Amino acid sequence: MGFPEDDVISAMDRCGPNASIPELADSIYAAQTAKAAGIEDSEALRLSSSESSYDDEFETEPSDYYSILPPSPENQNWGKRPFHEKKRKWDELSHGKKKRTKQPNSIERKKWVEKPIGTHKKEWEWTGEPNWIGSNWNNASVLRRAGVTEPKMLGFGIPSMPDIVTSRFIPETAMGPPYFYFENVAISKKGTWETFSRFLYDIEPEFVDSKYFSVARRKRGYIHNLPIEKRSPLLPIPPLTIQEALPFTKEWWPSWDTRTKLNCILGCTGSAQLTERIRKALVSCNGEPSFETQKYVMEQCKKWNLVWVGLNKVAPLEPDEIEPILGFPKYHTRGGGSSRTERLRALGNSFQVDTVAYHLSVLKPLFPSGLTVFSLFTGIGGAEVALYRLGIPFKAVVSVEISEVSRTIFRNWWAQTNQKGVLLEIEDVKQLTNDKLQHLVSSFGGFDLVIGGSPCNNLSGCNRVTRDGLEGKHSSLFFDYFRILDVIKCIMAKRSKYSSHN
DNA sequence: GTGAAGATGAAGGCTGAA
DNA sequence: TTCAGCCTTCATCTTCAC
Repeated sequence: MGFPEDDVISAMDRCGPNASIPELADSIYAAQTAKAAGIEDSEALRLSSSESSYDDEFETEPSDYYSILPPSPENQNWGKRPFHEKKRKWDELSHGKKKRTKQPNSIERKKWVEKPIGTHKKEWEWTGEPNWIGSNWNNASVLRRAGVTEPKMLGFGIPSMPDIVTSRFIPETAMGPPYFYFENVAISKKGTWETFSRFLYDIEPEFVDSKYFSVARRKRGYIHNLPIEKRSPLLPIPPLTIQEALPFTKEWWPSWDTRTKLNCILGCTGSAQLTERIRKALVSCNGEPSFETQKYVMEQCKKWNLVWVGLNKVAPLEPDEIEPILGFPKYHTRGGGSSRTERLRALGNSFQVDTVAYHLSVLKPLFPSGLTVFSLFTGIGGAEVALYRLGIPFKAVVSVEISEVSRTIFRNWWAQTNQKGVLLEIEDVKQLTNDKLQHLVSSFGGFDLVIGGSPCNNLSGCNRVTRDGLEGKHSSLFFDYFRILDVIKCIMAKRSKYSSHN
């Protein structure tokens, strides 16, 4: 995360051996902020590591001050005070004033629960208040109380229902420049998204299932400070059912396979041995398969996203078929020495372009002459493809991606599409020290958009071995996303202040 | 030695009934 | 409101073929 070793050791001393990475990061951040504000380390140490000292100051606040939903076993985390508030306290101390985000009172929270979700915007429109519509915090019982029979991950709106949420509150500290956009898996270890939100300036996440944008499900959360009004989808609207997206399967699709959507496209695929087992099981039935056989085949087909390519013959999707489903041009990942396995892995880790483009579409009228983009964890360039398909030109892209395969794919796309802007490639986020970031901001004149989805390896439900949450080896890189974004914001704010004085 | 294929559950959310 | 059963999931590790 780029913290000096001494600061880390001090934080470990303060927080104890069992402290989580977020706790340590907060403690380091608080100490650094205090130091910058000229406050004695001893006081910083006391306030950053002592929950009681914080509570004393806000003792008049209700215990569920930060709760969005009513107290329940499902939302207990929201009764806890965010780490980010501790960090903010040091901002307040250094500036001599408090900055508090207005939170809904008990009557407003009750109103949220009682109003039907997804009926009409005016019925549950909030003026500057958090709104967790479509989030994975919406447990089934809360939704049923609210009159929702089928939980949906609609975010702040989808092309067919654009007015689900028409306004939302963005804390002053979160406002740009630059705009930023963060993405990760929606369903992960408990508390993960609370941490994401806490670090990313307490912005309300937007949870969207890409099944509304494509044939495949893809439940993802997004935190950004972009406007949410007047979004527009990419055209043409991609096919939304399996048989529209993969018409060659129609001929062989059995009536008892009722799927119309694909499940999430992952980084690995079903094996040839599995499809052969399925074929033999079906052939042995001599006609209509038994209920048990149907059940077995359906389980495997759903698990591995298998489609019908012949009589009794199922097969996994090939990279060339996945690319358009995810919104990439066909053969986007082909060539450049990448194997089928590498292509599948790269695609499984990428954005769903149509979904992201819908959110980014608001940038087009704001930046008619083009964008300067800081792209973290670029992968195969999902964000850049989305912006390109929206018709937004690039002034420059600083791309950070550790995978050589992904870098090659992205570089080839950049050349193939005759991009006129500057492309600067950086391999590792760890290389981005404060000095380096200062240099980049100066060189490019600041950035309009900081975008990226940090690795989800340790968050994904697919991971059976190292599902360690945000403390995992890969997923802890989220803190680098935050670090880099925060440094860029600070540098740009200073530049803006300096230029306005002159 | 290298890369591809195959085998490996559990966590968290959803659903429906009591 | 609770709970049991069901469904889904940006992966990792070992084995095997070359």
